[in-house]
Amino acid sequence: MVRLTKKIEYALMALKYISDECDKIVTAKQISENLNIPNQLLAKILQKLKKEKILESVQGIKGGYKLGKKLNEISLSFLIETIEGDMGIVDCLKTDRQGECCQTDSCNIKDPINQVQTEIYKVLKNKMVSDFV
Amino acid sequence: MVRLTKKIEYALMALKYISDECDKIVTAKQISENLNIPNQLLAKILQKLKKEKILESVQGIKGGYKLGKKLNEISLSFLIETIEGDMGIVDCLKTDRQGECCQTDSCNIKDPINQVQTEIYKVLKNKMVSDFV
DNA sequence: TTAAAATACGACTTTTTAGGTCTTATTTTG
DNA sequence: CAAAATAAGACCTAAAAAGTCGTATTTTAA
Ligand code: SF4
Ligand code: SF4
Repeated sequence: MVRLTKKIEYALMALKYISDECDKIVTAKQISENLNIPNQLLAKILQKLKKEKILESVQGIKGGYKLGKKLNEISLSFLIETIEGDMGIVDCLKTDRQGECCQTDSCNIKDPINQVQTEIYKVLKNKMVSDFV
Repeated sequence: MVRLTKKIEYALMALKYISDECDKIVTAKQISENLNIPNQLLAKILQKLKKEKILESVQGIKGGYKLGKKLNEISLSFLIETIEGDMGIVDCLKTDRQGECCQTDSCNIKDPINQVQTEIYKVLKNKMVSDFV
């Protein structure tokens, strides 16, 4: 299943929304209502984006989020890693589950699989969030 | 989650195995034991490959499988579609679930998402099973 | 002609992940 | 101090991936 998760889509939609409000500070609620995204879920996504400085946040009643980086500096691969953790199209290429594959010994396709991953990542690395705006 | 499923990996491993046995007929059991793949699961994967003529099968006690196509004629994208059905990196791009996305109306990233899909597919379409051997 | 060993098929169960919710704390403004 | 926002983590639910079971059918050879 080569798919983008909803979280990634929500992040992209939100970043585009925030970008459109150029420098005004926007709340999670405002975004979730306008884009029809579950509020709490979006909130947690935005928090992750903040941790990686993709967004800056202001707490308190007048608070909200604004961009912390330029959209053309955020690659899709970085966004995915920010939200989902280290990538890896198969078990043996995920840092957090090396050795979990029962086929490691009998596996006869490790190297070419690695190549596929490299090529897919190249696409994701060259695709910037600014391409979504 | 940009990942290959186990089924896809099993299919690739099996195809490589069969290819190595050049024209000898091999049984599902033989493959599953040599590659350490769950037998019944592999059996069903091989059946799907047969339906798309990637493999040819012989029933009965002396039966088994052999290649039905040359490995350099089978793209990774075709293999994925054979096993998992029509691809689509997001709901609105999957033929079997158009209209299931609650954000279709508010969505502001449809076109660029489509582009990402095109680029990923290009990779999968140009990658042939022969590249795994 | 029948037992054995293979493919063929569909229903089912289990495990894992994605998607979403709830609760509580903290921060900041008016 | 109340209201409205972010922050954080536990929790629940639904869907998908991974694997199993049961049974039918096909073919060979004793
Ligand atoms: S089957 Fe091979 S390629 Fe796939 S995860 Fe296991 S070792 Fe890696
Ligand atoms: S959010 Fe937009 S891109 Fe994603 S599935 Fe819905 S309509 Fe398609």
